[in-house]
Amino acid sequence: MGRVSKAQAQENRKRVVATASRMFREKGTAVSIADLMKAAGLTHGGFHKQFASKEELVDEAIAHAFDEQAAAHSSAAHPAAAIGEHAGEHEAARRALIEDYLSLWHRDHAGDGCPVSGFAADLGREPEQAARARPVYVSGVRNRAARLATGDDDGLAQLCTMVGALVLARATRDDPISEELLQAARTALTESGAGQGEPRLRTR
Amino acid sequence: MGRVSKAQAQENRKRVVATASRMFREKGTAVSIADLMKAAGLTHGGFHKQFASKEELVDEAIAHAFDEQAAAHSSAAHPAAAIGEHAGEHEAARRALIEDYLSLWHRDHAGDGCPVSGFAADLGREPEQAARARPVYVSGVRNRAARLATGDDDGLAQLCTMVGALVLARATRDDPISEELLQAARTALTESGAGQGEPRLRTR
DNA sequence: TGTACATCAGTGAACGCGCGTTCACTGATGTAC
DNA sequence: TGTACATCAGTGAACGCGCGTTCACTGATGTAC
Repeated sequence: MGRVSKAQAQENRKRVVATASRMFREKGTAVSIADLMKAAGLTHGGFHKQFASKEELVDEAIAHAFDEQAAAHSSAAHPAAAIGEHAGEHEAARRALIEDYLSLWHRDHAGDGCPVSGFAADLGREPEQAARARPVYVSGVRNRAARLATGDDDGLAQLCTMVGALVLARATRDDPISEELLQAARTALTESGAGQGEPRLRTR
Repeated sequence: MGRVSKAQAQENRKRVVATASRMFREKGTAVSIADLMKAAGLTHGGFHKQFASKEELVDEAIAHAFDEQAAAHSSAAHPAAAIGEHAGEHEAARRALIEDYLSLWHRDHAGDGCPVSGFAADLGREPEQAARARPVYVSGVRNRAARLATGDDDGLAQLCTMVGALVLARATRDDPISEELLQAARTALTESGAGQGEPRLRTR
């Protein structure tokens, strides 16, 4: 109650965005403002003091999710991968990304997971929102593909495999096929002549 | 207005299920009963004369989508593929499936498209609905994987690639990357030594 | 540095609206004779 | 085969509820002197 310091207000606003970023990835952008504000420890009445509309929050929440992940992986530190320098490092990072992405933890924690798969459903069905989020979302896609890329592959198809596996694993969570899908994708993406140079996408 | 013949009523009911099956795939199961009934040429008031609840309709609509597709492709007619008979036929069907699946038409007509990708988003976020739809959905996944399978691959990873490509292409519909994703997946799934026997998943 | 006052982040009730569902009603269908 | 009547698919208004948004109010913060 009562007024709150500017610093506190700013902190509260950031917490709402972070909370929304998680809840929207987990349950979709249809999550209500009341639920969201409650989860952030506030009441719904103050929402429009900080955000002009729910749309604005959704936009910020999507951008926040990508920023967060970019910071966590600081892929900007490895732009040399495409050039060929530190190729071993790039390959190790690529394997780590694949293992993390196709893990049960990632399947079961969409809220803390990849925004490319977390927001794909909503963007596929709400064209206007997709239009607003497009630059951020597309660069997120290209960024992740680049981390999967190998010498002769741009990583787009590999990203499709990972996103598809995650989406399908989440849709079939309580069935054995869920883990089979993750495992099949993992195998397809990492099995290769590890000793013969270029990693390849292979069947089985 | 007034009563309607039993045959007409049954036909109306089927039309509602078919309409729901399309609209749910296209816009999600959050589509309202009023919109749905209007699209089927009826008013919303009569809905509960035919369905106990919206849940019941969603369940039937999902099942209907899979039945429809199963009928269209009558994959039951080609169970011999796994055995090795008609391997050439199977491979031709596999290629046709890949081309159809990764087409712009499929990206832009989710309502008439594959229910595996059409319902993945809703099932991933509504556990109780996923539980009810599980048998139908999982057998749909296995069925499609089987149609992609080659001699040494069960097709699960290939299905992940296709579903991921479609989901991402739909989320990025107005950006050039949308077609790039479909193309990358198509290439990964079909490029191979076409003349050297087994088709393989390859990068680029 | 104190003191008086304006500011405004956050609260909780209320707004119109659309949702799934219910219900009194209609009148052609289906049935009993 | 007719005729009288019960049935019930479909209509349209209404229900409670939750949504995004608005608003009068509170009272600590920030500012002017």
